[in-house]
Amino acid sequence: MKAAANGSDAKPNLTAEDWARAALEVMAAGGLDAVAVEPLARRLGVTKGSFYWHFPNREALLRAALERWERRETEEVLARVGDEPDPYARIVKVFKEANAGYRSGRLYLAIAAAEDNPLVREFVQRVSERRMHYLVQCYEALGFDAARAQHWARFAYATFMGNLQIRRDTPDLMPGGAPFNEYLKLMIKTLIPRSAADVTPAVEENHPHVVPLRRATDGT
Amino acid sequence: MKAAANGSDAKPNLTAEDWARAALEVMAAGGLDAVAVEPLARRLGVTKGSFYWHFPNREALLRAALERWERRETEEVLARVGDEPDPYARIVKVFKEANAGYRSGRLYLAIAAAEDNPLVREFVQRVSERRMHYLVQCYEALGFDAARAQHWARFAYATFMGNLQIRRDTPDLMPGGAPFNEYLKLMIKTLIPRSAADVTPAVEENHPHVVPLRRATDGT
DNA sequence: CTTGAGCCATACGCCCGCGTATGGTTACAT
DNA sequence: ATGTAACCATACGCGGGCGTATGGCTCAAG
Repeated sequence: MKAAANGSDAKPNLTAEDWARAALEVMAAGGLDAVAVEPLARRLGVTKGSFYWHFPNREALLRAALERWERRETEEVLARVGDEPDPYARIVKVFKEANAGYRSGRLYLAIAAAEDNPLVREFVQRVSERRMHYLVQCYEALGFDAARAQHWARFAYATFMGNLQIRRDTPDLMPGGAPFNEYLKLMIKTLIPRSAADVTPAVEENHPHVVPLRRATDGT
Repeated sequence: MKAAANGSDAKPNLTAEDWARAALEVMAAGGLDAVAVEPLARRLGVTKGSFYWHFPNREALLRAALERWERRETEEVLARVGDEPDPYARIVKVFKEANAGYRSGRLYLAIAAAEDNPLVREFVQRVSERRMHYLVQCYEALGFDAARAQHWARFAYATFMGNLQIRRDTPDLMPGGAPFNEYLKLMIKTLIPRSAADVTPAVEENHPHVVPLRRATDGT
């Protein structure tokens, strides 16, 4: 009665990478606090004795897991849309990919929820700033000056993050299939102006926005 | 050595409301797991003996705190923009208010992060769906049909939620002062078309979006 | 003055996760 | 065969949060 005692097939020999991967899995499901040594050991079909051979303590595991996360996060994004020459198509691509893959988004939300942990905060900031910086470059490539590119990039990134949140918290509010494609098309059309000239002059005017012009409060 | 033993001035008599309020405070700071009986008691300058007089167990406290949250959340929003007749100005108002008050947003993120708890999930869904429904009504009042109002409302709500997340995770990416007002103006102008006629026909055309039209990949 | 209810402190047992100490098993080298 | 290193199990103490039992204090009603 030694091997294959647990539900998972219980590899004969574990590596630090296995622990880090498992840590990310439970983190996506139950948050940072779910990364506990003993439950993880049970999940992997071993005991703590194994863990404390590969890692000095729990924080080391967190660090390894976050490093793995950061690495996969950045290299995946760049690998998926890095070779796209057209900036417009680049944003479209990253937006679609981001809204399609739900697992990585869930993981981000779970990790970012533990912003009180300084270690987590450090990693989350790096990942977020890298993503934003990429988007800013895309918008600058579309012809926007630095300030407006910042605004549009932040706008698009916020929308993406909010969609993640909606999907997680109220999945019935996020449609699937054809309606979702309409929704995606609307966001793309709105968030990615074809050229900077389409929106740049209008922002400068500073006209009052609160002119009531339709007042159709009671539908129909 | 009886009263005023703690940092906070330690009211002579506590009420269940006091516990619920304190629970929400620590929840905003440290998440759901931070709502622990004994630390809360220390924070309030009493011991567990007090708590288990007002509540049967920890879950009852969570329920009370979430009910308080839901109540304040809905009545505050409605009180701030309920009397605005113009739907356009209504969305602008709720958007500005939402982006201004950071505390309530932080609290939402903290609560929603514990979506595994079924009790929390129930409350979060109600609050979120109520907000979305309000926005949908606003967009319908602008002249949108049901489907498009859904899309625009979800779009705006997602953007708002994402801004919250950005503020919490990477505050240096969220500007303050004049740049923030520009950013806000951009979002408002983009997310709230003056009338449905401004955008409705264009969405229907189904033209290919990926026409490269500027290809200014190398800035300058 | 006594009584009882409201409110809280103290003390206990329980569970569970962290970290350590130590011993056991496998595989490979010499 | 024997030593050695990799890998893991077992057992322990500790901390800390949950829930309970019980007793003490206060204040108003009678």
